[in-house]
Amino acid sequence: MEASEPKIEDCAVPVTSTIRALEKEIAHPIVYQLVRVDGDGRLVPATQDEIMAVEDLLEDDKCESKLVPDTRQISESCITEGYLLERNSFQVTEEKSNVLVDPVPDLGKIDAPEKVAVHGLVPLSELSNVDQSVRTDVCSHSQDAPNEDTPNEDAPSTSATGSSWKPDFSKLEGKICLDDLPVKELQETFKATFGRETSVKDKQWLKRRITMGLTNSCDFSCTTFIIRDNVVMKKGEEQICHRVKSRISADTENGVANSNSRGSLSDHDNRIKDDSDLSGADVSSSAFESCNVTKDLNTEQITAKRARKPTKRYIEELSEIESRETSEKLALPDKISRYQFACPETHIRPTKNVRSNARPLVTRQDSLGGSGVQIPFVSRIRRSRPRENFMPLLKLQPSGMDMATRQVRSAFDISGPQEDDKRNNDLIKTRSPGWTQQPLIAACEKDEHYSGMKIVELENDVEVNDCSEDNSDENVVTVPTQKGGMRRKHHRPWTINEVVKLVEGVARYGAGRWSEIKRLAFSSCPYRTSVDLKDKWRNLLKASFVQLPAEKGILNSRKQASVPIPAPILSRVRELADMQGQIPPVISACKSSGHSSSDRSVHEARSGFL
DNA sequence: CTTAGGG
DNA sequence: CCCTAAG
Repeated sequence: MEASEPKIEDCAVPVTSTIRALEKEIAHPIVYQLVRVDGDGRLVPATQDEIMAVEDLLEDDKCESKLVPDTRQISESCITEGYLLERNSFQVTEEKSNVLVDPVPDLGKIDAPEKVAVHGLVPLSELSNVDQSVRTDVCSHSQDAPNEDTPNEDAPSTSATGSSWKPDFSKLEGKICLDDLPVKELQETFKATFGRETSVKDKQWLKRRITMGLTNSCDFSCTTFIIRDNVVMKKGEEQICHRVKSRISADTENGVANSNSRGSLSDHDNRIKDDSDLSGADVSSSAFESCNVTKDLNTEQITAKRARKPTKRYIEELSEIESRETSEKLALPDKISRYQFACPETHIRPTKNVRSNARPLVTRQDSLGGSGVQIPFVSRIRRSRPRENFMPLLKLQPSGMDMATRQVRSAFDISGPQEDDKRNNDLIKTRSPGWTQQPLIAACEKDEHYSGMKIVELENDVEVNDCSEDNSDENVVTVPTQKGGMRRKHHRPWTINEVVKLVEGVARYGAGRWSEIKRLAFSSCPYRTSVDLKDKWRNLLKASFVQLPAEKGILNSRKQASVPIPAPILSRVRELADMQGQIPPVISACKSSGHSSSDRSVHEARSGFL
C-alpha cells in the first residue's frame, strides 16, 4: 500500500460517479463516490467541504438526471487527466493496483446512503483492469489503508474524523458476541472501531458495520481475533463458541427456550428477513445496505486482506458464492436456513440423495493472506468428471454431519435415533428448494397434445436462468464399486423445466445434437452434460411410449415416486420421436399402429432402418 | 471432443 | 448416472 496523503493539489475537480448500480436495477440504488483528481493524476478523496458542497447540489433530488451534467463534466475531466472513471460498478483487482477503494462504510444516516462518499486512488493503468462485472467489490472496504486519510464521511455525526485515528481494539479483550450487545454497546463498539460516534440505533446495521469494519481492518487482522457469526473471539475459540451457539439455536428451535434474553432467535429472524429482502427497496435497505446484504459476511471477510494474487480457485469460489446467494436466498425455507446460520461449518449430509443446503457461511482458514483470514469454503462447480478420490476429502471435513443431523432431527420432531435416516431424507427433501417441483406450466396441465403446450419459449437468445433454482452441488452420494474404492455419484433430479427445455431442444436441433442442445438451451445449467441430455432423452423416450396407453390418469395418478413427467410433455416426446424416426422398432410396431401421427412415423422409422 | 449404446 | 468405444 502506498501511503498517500490526501494532499489536494491543483485542479481539484469534484467527481461524482456512479460506483454501483445494484443488480436488478432497483429503483435508483446508485451510490456516488466523491473524489477529486489531483495533479499527478490520482483520484483523491474529496474533502469534507467538497462533499458538503456536492451534497447541497444533490440536496433533494434523487433522480439521476440532475446529475448528468456533473457526471459528464467529470468524466471529461477525468479523461483529460488521463483517467477513466467507470460509470458503472467496477471491481478492482487489488493485487495489481494498490487501489484503495474505500467507500466509507458508515454514513451515519441511513437515509441518505445514495451519497456515499468514496475515495479511491485509481491510476489509469490500473483502471484498465477494472472489471465491469455486475458484481461489485466496491462495497467491501479495504480499511487497511495505511494512510490515515480516514473516512470522509458525509455523515453528519462524524466528528472525530481526525486523520490520526487508529482503531481501538482494547475493547476486544475477551470474546464479544455482537448479538448480545445492546444498542448502546454496539454504538460504543462502533466508535471503537471506526473512531467516530454513530447515532444509528439499528442493531442489525451496527453489527454489520462493526463486523465489516473489523474484518476489513488491517489492524484488526493483526490481532489474534477473528470474527465469526457476529462474534468477535480469539482465534481458536471459534469452534467452541460455535458449537454453543448452534446448540442454543437448536434449542430455540424446539421451543425449549424462548430466550429473548440472548436475542438469538430474533436475531436469526432478522437476518433471514434481511437476507431475503434483497428485492425490496425497503426503508432501511438502502442501496448501500443492500449491497452489503448481498455480500454479507462471506464476501466481506474475503476482501479482508488479500495480499497475494488470488488463486484461480479463490476466484471460482468467490463467484460461486455470489451466484449461490442470489438464488438461495429467494428459496430457502426458514427453518433450514436458520440451521445454516446456526451451524455454518456443518454439512448436512444424510445418507442418500439429499442436497445439503448448508452452505452460506461455511468458512475455512485462508492461507492466502498468511494471517488466517476467514474466507468461505465452497466447493466449485464440477467441471467435468467428479474427482475419484473423493472419500479422503470427506474424511477431512467430518465435523458437521453429526451435529447437523442431530439438529435437523431435534428440530423437526422427537423421533428416536433409529429409522430417521429415511426420515431426515424426507424432511429435507420436502423443504429443500432444489427439490420443490416447479408449478407446471399452465397449458401443460390440461392439454394432451403438444400443439397446445406453451412450453417455455426457447427463443434464439439465451435461456432465462431457470436452472438457477438450485446451484448446490452437494448432492453427493458415494457408491461402492467392486473394482475400486468408492466412486462418487451425484444425482440431480431433472426438473420439469429442464425436461421441457430438453424436449424443446430436441425439437429444434434434433435428437443427437446433444452438445448443441446443451450449449444453447442448457447454457445456464453447468451440470447436465450432453451425455446427460442424451440419457435423459432416452429415458423420456422410453417413458413416453410406456405411458402412452394410459395417458389420462398419469398426471394425477398415485404418488409417482419422483416428479411425474406431465403427459403433455410425454406426448410431445413421442411426437418428436416420430418426426425424427426414433421410434424403437419394437414399440413402433405394436404401439404406434393406432395413432394419428403414426403413418408418417412408420415411414420414417422404416426408412431409417432400411 | 462428441455421439452412441451398454451397464 | 457412469463408462467406453467409435467417429
